[in-house]
Amino acid sequence: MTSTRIQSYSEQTDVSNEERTDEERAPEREDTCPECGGDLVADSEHGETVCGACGLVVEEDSVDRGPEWRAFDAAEKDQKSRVGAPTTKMMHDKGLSTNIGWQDKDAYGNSLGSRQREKMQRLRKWNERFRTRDSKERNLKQALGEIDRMASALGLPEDVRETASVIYRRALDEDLLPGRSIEGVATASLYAAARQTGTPRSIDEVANVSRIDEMEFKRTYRYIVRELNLQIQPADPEDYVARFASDLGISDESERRARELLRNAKRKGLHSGKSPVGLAAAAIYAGPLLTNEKVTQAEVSEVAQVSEVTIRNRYHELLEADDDAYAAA
DNA sequence: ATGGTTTTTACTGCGTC
DNA sequence: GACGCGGTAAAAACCAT
Repeated sequence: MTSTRIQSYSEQTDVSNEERTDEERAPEREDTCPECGGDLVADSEHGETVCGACGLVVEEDSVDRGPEWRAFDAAEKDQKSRVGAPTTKMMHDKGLSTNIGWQDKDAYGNSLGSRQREKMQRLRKWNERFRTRDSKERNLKQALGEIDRMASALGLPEDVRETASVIYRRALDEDLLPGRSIEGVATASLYAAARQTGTPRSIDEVANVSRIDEMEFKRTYRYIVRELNLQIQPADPEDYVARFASDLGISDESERRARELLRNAKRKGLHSGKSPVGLAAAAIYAGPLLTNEKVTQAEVSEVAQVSEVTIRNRYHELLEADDDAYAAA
């Protein structure tokens, strides 16, 4: 039940996620230059350590600890990066980041002068800005990795992942994450994206590849749909047909019949209120029945993750609707 | 919280191979 | 006797109110 939570931060940067394409190899280490006493800056690009003031190259740390790949924009970086944020509990940085105390006291407990106070105020502000920026970035990276993993486990195409990441970014931008797990929102985003792009996966399927449990997943899904005003129409049963059919190795003819049944049912409004997956499962069972192909309810139930009872109920309705259609014609 | 609807679970009887 | 199938009742899950 307990999974990763995102800490809420009061002060947020107004930098939007999209425009973070700048080079993020900030100076990694600081020391003082033996010549001029200026600050040393690690230039990992060239594997050198140089003095920021006089430019003296100090051949000290020539091992490039950075990644071996290059990225030219944020998206590419997300894609190439093989590392994510470390698994975190409660706080993205495990509380390791710098915190500047709010009391305007020095290390000995003496009050600071007004100049110093002002300075600390500024430092606090910027420290906080960088930290939240960082946290969002890591957050996003981890989420995208998660989305990618689940998407490939579900065999979802690229455009779904992109849609999912867009949804996730929106959730992040609108501060919907505090109090929710990254995995949860990532899972929900993916599920929503899959439905929006007409390649739906059932809740069970998605839940199976997600690290969070089903309850939380559904809760989170409802939440982000509501908060982001996502327009998601009920899944079309027909969208499931192709996948179920191929999973069961059903003939094209049977699959075609299944689709017909569904279209008929839809025209009659038979599908409203019923679960699309159940309908699809029923059709995938009834289709082969009409072409004398053998498929058992148990098999369909297995691949569609729908109970046999539901399949029975639905497919009766489907056939009835079909008869009526023939009678009317 | 509640009530109505849908789905699932569990069990039973029937026919067939 | 195992299997596929149909039906039923009760429980659980879902959804709008």
